[in-house]
Amino acid sequence: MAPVTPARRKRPTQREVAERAGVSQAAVSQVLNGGGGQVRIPDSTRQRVLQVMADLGYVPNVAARRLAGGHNRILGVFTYEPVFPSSTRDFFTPFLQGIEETAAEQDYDLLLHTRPAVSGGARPLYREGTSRLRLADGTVMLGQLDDARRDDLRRLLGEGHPVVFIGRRNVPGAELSYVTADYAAATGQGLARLVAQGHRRTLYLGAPVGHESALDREQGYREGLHRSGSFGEVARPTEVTGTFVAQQLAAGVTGLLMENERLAKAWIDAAAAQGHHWPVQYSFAVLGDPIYSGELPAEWAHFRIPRLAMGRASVGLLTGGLGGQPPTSVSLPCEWVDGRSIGAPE
Amino acid sequence: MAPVTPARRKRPTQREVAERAGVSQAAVSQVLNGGGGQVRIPDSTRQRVLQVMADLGYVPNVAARRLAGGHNRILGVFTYEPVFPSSTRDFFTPFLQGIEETAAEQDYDLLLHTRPAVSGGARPLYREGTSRLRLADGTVMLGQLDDARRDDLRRLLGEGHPVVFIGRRNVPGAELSYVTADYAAATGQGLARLVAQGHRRTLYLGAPVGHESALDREQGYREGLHRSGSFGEVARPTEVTGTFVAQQLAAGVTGLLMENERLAKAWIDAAAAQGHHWPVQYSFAVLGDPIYSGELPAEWAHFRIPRLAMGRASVGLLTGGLGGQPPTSVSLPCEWVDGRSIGAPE
DNA sequence: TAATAATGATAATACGCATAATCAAAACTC
DNA sequence: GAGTTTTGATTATGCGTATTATCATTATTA
Repeated sequence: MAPVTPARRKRPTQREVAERAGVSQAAVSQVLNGGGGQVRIPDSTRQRVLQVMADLGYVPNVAARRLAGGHNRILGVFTYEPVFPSSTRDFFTPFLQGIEETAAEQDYDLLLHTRPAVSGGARPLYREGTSRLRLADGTVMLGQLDDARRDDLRRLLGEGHPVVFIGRRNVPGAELSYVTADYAAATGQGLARLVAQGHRRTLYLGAPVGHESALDREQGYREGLHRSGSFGEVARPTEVTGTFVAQQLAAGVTGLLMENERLAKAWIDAAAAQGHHWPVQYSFAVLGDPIYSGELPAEWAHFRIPRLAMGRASVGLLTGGLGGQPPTSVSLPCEWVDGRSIGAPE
Repeated sequence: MAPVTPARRKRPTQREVAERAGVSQAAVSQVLNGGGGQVRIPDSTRQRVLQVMADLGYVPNVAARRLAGGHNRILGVFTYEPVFPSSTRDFFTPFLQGIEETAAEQDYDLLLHTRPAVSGGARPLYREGTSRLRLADGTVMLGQLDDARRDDLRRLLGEGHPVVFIGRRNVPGAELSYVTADYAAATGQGLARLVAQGHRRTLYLGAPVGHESALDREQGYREGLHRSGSFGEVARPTEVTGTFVAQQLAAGVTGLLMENERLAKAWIDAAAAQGHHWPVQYSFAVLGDPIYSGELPAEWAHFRIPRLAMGRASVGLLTGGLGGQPPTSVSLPCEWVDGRSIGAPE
């Protein structure tokens, strides 16, 4: 059977353009890349070469150009979970959106490192684990970092691969660039609002395992307590039980800062079962955007993590640091959203 | 200030691996690329080389590999719009999800080709078009195809770059692989439902500009008319005006098939303004998933495009055809969703 | 008019890898 | 033990481009 495509035409090269234009290949390259070096091309020659390029339909070979240029203009994106969310409004999407926008502006493509759902055992070593990341000029990472991953990352950094993490991450033995949000300041703001409304005793309600960003919030809370001279405590119960809530209410807690909306829901339900409702008997705010659910009820006070901006900043940090600068980090402000869930105590 | 990272080391090359392992660069290449040629590497040597690669964290240079004619286990994803959706426009997400899943299973990474938000007029020639796609082993494409893009694509195909389009696309002068859904059959099903309810006169309401998938629907409609022997017409008005709706209703139209939900909304509003409401005075169905809005009202009859499966199939087609087989195409069935919007005519 | 500077190029090379061609040594055949 | 095959590699080359070093010619200066 005859091939359908008409005898695959090889694409024209600079050499062919050069021949047709009666110049050298180097001259053609110069026409393309402007007068960076000490090579000068007069306008007449330039025009002639451009004309031949148009006639031949010349398009540079990206691979060759990248090979000669030393880097790929590819940024890796490594998430510990699939990138494209099944639920429409996913927590990670805004980060990725910011990454994509900025990469596009700076003319980088994104290499999405996919993770097989089930690890298939016997892969050649050179394709496994961290090493594949080095295909890219640098890598943006998102997600939780357990101990094994921390080791991988340390090695990668040790090899000199540029990495920027979204969210503050602590990797002992290595210096890591990251983009974070100022959770401490935002949490302090939340506390300040409670105090301004007259709440005398507050509670910071957190998840049992505190990752870096949770610790930032907690620290902001403690600093805020100190600044305002008000009284409050941090609790990280394994479960938000009725007993726990009863105890806190009995102790006089009227204002709450909750690490995420799941904790908030648990508290609200347990409190309601005991006849306590917001915003009358207590006030509260959520310390961030919804993680587990699609959206927060409109009346809940909370702060917004600048996810889009964080994504953008991560790429900026990465491309800026590609020259070999030492790791830097950036902290962006959160936006506070007031809501009916904060009022004056009874 | 002393650099924090240990003096960024350049990425190791095959030559360096070769030196450390006491073999030639060619031998290293052979270890990577299996025993294709007449070069034989015994297992002892192979293991030694692999070990050195692991020690050094060697990773092949994508560009060099492409230039020399090798493969990268990278699939390109080219969309004509940003990939990561703002919350409303998530029509594409299921496709991408399927692509990601399948790529991960088959151990490919994805190269997301980013597009600058605003094309800056005077871009150098070599940045334009589709030239950068060639770093990947093959490319999945999504989105509308205007004439200029069609030319780009034709050239790319002529050069032998494997491409699979999501959605049927017609590129004169080239054979293109694509994954489509059986819009014709699904539309025929919709018509059959209307006819079964007793509708004697139906209308196919389409957008003015019909792309391939719209034409498929239209054809399915016409075939269905012929099969059922019922009467109906195709209309592609510039705008769904009150006059237009009044005319159709006066002509006795009681069943409608609408190309998308925007048309449906326009019709419903205009009809309501004239005192006509569904499902009493007319019935309708939407021919596909919501494109412009997030979700379709639950009672609207419509069919579902198997977007996840289409994404999956596109990668299958691509990796299957990477050996150089001729282009193939796949058509997947849609799923019909009944709803209250189809009833018996008055 | 000889010396110097500016102009307009070209030749040579490197980038990292795949692959064809080649070759030395070891193992086998008769 | 001379020829033949097999094994285990190496050397050489090309992919298409960017860039540096180099050079011939023309214009300018002293």
